[in-house]
Amino acid sequence: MGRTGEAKPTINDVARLSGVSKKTVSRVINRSPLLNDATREKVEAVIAQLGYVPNPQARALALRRNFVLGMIYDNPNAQMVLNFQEGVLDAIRDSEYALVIHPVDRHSPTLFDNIRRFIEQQRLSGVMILPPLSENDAFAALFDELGCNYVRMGSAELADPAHLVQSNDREGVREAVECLIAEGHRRIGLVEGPEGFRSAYERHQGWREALEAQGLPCDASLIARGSYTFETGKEAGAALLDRDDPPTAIFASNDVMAAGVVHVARERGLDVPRDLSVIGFDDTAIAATIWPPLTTVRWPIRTMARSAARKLIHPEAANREQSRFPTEFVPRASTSRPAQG
Amino acid sequence: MGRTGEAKPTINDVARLSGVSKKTVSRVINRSPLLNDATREKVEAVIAQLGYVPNPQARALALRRNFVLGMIYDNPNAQMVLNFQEGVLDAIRDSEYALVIHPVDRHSPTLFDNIRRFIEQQRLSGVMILPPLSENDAFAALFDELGCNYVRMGSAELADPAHLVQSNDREGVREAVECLIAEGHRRIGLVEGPEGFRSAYERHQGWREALEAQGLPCDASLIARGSYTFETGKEAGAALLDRDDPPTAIFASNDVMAAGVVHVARERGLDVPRDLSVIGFDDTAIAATIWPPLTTVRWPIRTMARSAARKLIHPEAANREQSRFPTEFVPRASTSRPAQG
DNA sequence: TTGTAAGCGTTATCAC
DNA sequence: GTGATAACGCTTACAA
Repeated sequence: MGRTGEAKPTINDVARLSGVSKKTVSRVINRSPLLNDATREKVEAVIAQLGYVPNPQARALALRRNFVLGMIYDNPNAQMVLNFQEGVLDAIRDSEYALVIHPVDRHSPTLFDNIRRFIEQQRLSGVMILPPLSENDAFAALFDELGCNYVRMGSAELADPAHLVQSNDREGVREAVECLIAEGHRRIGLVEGPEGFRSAYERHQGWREALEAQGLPCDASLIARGSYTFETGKEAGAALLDRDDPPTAIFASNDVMAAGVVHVARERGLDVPRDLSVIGFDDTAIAATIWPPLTTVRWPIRTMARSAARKLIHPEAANREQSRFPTEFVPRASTSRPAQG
Repeated sequence: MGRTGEAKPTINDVARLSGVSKKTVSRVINRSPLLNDATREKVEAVIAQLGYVPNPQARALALRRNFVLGMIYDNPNAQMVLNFQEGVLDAIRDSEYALVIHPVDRHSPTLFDNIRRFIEQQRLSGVMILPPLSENDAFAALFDELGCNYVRMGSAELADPAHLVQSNDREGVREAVECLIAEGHRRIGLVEGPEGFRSAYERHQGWREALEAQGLPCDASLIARGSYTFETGKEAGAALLDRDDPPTAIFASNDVMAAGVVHVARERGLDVPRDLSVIGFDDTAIAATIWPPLTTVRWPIRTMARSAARKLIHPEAANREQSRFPTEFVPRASTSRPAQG
């Protein structure tokens, strides 16, 4: 059964050997309810004996529908992308769906054509798009135009629930910064993410809301911008620490930049958390890996991915599938009361 | 062209509008050489006007061949998996191929059936399998049985060149450990990878060969085992540092475990590299991210992935495609001469 | 409950 | 060079 070179058995082989029509075999495959139990068992026996597996290309052709989900992303954060992939795989495990991935360069001048070609060629059932690409409404319009179902992943409301999985980054950050304030910090810096990222904006707002609620300063001298990379985290951290009145705590908009801040603090002879408290965002592997272990806000990527995939697989129930996912504060060892408390 | 709800144009539409048969259109699509230039141009004009894209499912059905590459892995290292994915995408960009991914749990009792189902269902052109799964000959046998082309990725010779991309981990590690010896280290520890991983074995051997060539000790008291994770790196590092005569340098079989060693050294009040030199393997993002920046050995994953994909896309030229890929020593700041020279 | 005929969109065969 | 015709493996009418 199934040795090299042997042609794979088809529905016709099954039909012939079990003495029924191919339509009946088709009914067995598709679990049609109106089927004699005896017939079903007979056909199933032959299927097992032959090791028959329906050809998904033929199915796709007949059904005018391809059981393939696509994933489009351009993200510097490997762990986040992989977590998302695994969430999708959780959802399609033991189903006939497959996941095809499509990393792109968001700065490429041919990005739109590239994505259009991808969708048109593969005739996907649906596509999931990750931030920051997901924040661009033009892509949603493109998917609509191509008649391709989609789910956007975002850090805030981006679309109606059927086409969205969303985390509450703003609240998560607000809560984290409130913890710093509760510990006694008064000058709390922000290393914000790159311009044009909704996640960067939301996390900035979370920081701002926490400070403003307590009447604490949140002026420009407490803000430095990075681009979600380690190097820019270092640069932004350095800019904040070199100010005349440096912050006693810094919230960085992702873990990698927080690691950069920790790094540059150490270069300046500062001890984290004694001389500087640091909080990140994501709770990717790096958070537990660096020294000291990083206090952060967990982003429930895998869960979001699972729901995104399920929205595409069951479009009729997409609205009932969860769309909003709370973040979670993860206290570790990179924060403490300020030294001159 | 292509608005929602509109049926996609088919080869029949193109044939009708250009006044030729569908076979002629098919010839245009497939760049058949025996075609009148005038006819070709006429058909191409209609194709462009209609925005016609051939249906890959129908193609796959007619050709009995699916233009899809698969990737099977179970690896704790996110960056390595993602690098591999991007290498594959480099190779299939602007082609009709797509990449479907299939993460698995190598400890699952149903692993074999799972992979078999994946291959049989998707009817892949070929599949790439990553370590440690790639080191299991039984999978190669399974792919042969299923008539599915494959390429194994490994840290040593695993198969003939047509089915293999391979790095020279042993030499890379030997070179790195030789650098430690040249700096004056005499007791050099090894945090080795998990049992059953070929990469772990090869890196172990590289360490051993470097030491033995200089007549230095490489007994069991200098070896601790981890499982390529941060936590086990910490445990193994602690085991080595708690010995009566601890090593002045440690080679860890991957970057994540090296980060664990650095972590635990710091917990014991040791300065890296002053009191302990550390070298990792991989050169993933974490190497440049931790403090101090980690000296390591770069593993050319992306390049290997590119070649792996090309071997599957052009099986007839698979032997001419590169199969062996050298690692590269990447000196950073986690090594120095030993304190008590 | 089961079977027949037609069709999904493409390519291969073999005439012309 | 080009075009009928029959596959490819499956599903959806519609009948029986």
